[in-house]
Amino acid sequence: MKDEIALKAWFRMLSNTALIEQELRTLFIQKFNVTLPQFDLMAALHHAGGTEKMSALSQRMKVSNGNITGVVDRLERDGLVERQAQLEDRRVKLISLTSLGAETFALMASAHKSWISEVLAEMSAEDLDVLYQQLFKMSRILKERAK
Amino acid sequence: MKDEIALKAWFRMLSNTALIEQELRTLFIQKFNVTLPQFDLMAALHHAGGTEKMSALSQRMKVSNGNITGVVDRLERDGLVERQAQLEDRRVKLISLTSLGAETFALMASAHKSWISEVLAEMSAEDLDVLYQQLFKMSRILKERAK
DNA sequence: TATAAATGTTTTAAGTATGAAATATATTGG
DNA sequence: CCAATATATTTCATACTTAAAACATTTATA
Repeated sequence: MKDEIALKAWFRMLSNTALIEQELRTLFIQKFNVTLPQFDLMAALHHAGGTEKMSALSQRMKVSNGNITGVVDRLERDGLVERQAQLEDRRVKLISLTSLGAETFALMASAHKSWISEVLAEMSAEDLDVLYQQLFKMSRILKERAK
Repeated sequence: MKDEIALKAWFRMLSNTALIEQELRTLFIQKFNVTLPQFDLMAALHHAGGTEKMSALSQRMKVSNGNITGVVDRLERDGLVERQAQLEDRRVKLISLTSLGAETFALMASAHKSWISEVLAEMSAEDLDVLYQQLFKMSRILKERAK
């Protein structure tokens, strides 16, 4: 019945996601010495147009604000991002990619994209499209619930 | 093109999974005071028929052996599982659910199932089935790569 | 304008995760 | 038998994660 298939689909989604994340993690560490959360944060900065406040990163990435502090600390230590004070509001820290960070992110994003498409190459374009449609429906439902 | 849709499907899958995990985590903590990894470990024990070695849990759950030690430590502290020595091989620790652990797991598994089906109730049985089929195809590909 | 409330960030405590080193025990080839 | 090797678990260092508390600063209001 429907409950069973929902549960099975959830378990599949969960384990597929974990497997892909696992492989991506080792790829990123080995090739770039950057962790997955660090990459995610750089991606969030990139999508924001280069600069974001800590709190905006926290919301965009849907992780706690305390978490952002630590990830930014390590990225800053490694010279990939920098914190700047905001003059108008001295509580705010503006985070941006350094030039090294931007370069590194570009390489990683491209490696990420080709790795994913290589992995999913065995699925047909139709299958991927069908999959995407269903995942999109699911995300609409989840977003609706979150309100 | 195909690369784009693969990447989009991956991002959707990732964010849907994260959202559901997030909600499940708070549900489990609030109702049972058990974390998601702790529930996963209890589920692994349940599926193993009640008892497993540490190393078998590590493989089944695809996490590091060091990790299992810590999760078992906390479950043991809370009286949900127990460690027993194996007489034939004194290196081995056999982990099993206590009666409290088995009871708790049963309640959690049922709450888990009804929560998931409630969340996905808005998708039709056909959509769920289509989704499951595609996720299953993907998991075959991933399993094949892992060899 | 004090001060209370709100906002932005960091810190803290507890738990999770990895990979590598350490420890304990078992197995095996010389 | 016994030294090398393999296996099972734990410990360690580092990083990530949350929620809640602490801190700093700004905004709103009595």
